[in-house]
Amino acid sequence: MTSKYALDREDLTLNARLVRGLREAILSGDLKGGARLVEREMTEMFGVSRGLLREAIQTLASEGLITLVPHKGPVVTLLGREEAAQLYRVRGALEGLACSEFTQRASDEQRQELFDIFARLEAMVGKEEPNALVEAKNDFYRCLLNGTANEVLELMFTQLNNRIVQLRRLTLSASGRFPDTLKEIGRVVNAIRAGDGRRARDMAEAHVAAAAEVVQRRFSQLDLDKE
Amino acid sequence: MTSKYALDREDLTLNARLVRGLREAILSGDLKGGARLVEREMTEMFGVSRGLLREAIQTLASEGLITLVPHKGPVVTLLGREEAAQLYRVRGALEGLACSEFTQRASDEQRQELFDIFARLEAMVGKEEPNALVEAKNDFYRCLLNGTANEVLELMFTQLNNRIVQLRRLTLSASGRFPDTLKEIGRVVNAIRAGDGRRARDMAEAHVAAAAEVVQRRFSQLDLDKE
DNA sequence: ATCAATCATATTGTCTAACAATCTGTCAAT
DNA sequence: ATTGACAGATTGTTAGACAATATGATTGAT
Repeated sequence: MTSKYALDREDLTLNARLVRGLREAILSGDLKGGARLVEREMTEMFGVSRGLLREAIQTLASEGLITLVPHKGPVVTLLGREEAAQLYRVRGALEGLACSEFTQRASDEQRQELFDIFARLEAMVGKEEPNALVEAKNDFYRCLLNGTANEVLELMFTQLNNRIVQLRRLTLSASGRFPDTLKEIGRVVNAIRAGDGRRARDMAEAHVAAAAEVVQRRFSQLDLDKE
Repeated sequence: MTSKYALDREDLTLNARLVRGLREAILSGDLKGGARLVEREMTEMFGVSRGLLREAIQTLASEGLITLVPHKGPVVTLLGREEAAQLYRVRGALEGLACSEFTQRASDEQRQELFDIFARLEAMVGKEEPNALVEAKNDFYRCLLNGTANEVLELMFTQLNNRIVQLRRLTLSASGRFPDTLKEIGRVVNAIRAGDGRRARDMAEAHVAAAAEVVQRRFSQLDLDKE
């Protein structure tokens, strides 16, 4: 029996806040891919003890945001082209599932909210507001995942997406693709509107595959292959 | 250039071994779902310091095997029927992807190995050897994932499956279903043999859905719903 | 000048000890 | 039976220490 008035105990522990802070620092690009995370510097940066810091690092490592190199220290995970391709393929499967589940399970309100957010996205075509765009996209996915009523999926998709965020710098510069993106997402939304979960899923997978291709092309163009 | 004689540095840190040990203890059922993990007891059990233990617990918590309850301590995650259903739906998507990728990417040797393992499974029908059966199934999935050449998928699927392992007690008792299971997997294998990735995927999803249903029925029968 | 062995230093891996904050169960008072 | 206070246990967090390992500089030999 969870009361409506129950206090939020989640963030009470310093540990949880530290994990959030560190994750935020990575996702925001403040700590860039490849950066070494020296314990002494990090403890000063966050004002916590070494023990706590190490606990947080373990957590983010198992989320894939940090790579642990024994005796050398943790490093912000840097994505290579092959790893990026793999991430996108898994993402296709999860996003496809999300669309299919949303179609079956979402409430009318959630459905409506999704359509509204999509309209907001459509209104942005032509304008140059990368921040608003990123936010609207985030809203879209948040709404989509919410409507799946599947917390496991929500968690896994979020974690996967967090790892992909690092590539945003690559995709942003190719933002001329936005009209195409919109068309692809539009097909997903239409399928959801029609109640056709299977098609929504297929369209979502196609969309992710297209995005993955853009990333691969950027890798080639910039010759970003690592050792 | 990795030498054949390179020492295994993976397990060198006590930390890594502790994580493995603790995970093993949970997966094996030695630490059952719902069990409290009191720090003092655990440090004695594994012979490590409190700090290390807490790091390991953070790791397993973010894998979902352990649930952290602030100020009360960690608990071995106990699956309810709803969560089980969600896990299986995600698993369907991932297993489907794995089959599809295997069809496209696996080498001839990997393909052959998969067929051999399946033959081993077929030979087990009728016999009562739960241990050998579990092992053969594990081999099957290990081979399947290997052939996908997708480490991200491998990792996510493994983590997801680890969480599901806890339900094995429910599915084992319903082992009269083995012939059906075999038939379902057989359809997957046939599709792979025919090079039809799409069908392999569909069959895999059907198989997982069937397994999920069994679990749901067991939940109903045993009336295992939690608060 | 180049290469290899050596050594000093920084950093990680791990442990112990301590104390504050929080939970849990007990016992007394009403 | 309910409330409240109290004691013990457990978690949350910090600090300090030392061993093992990595890194970069120095030295020595060729």
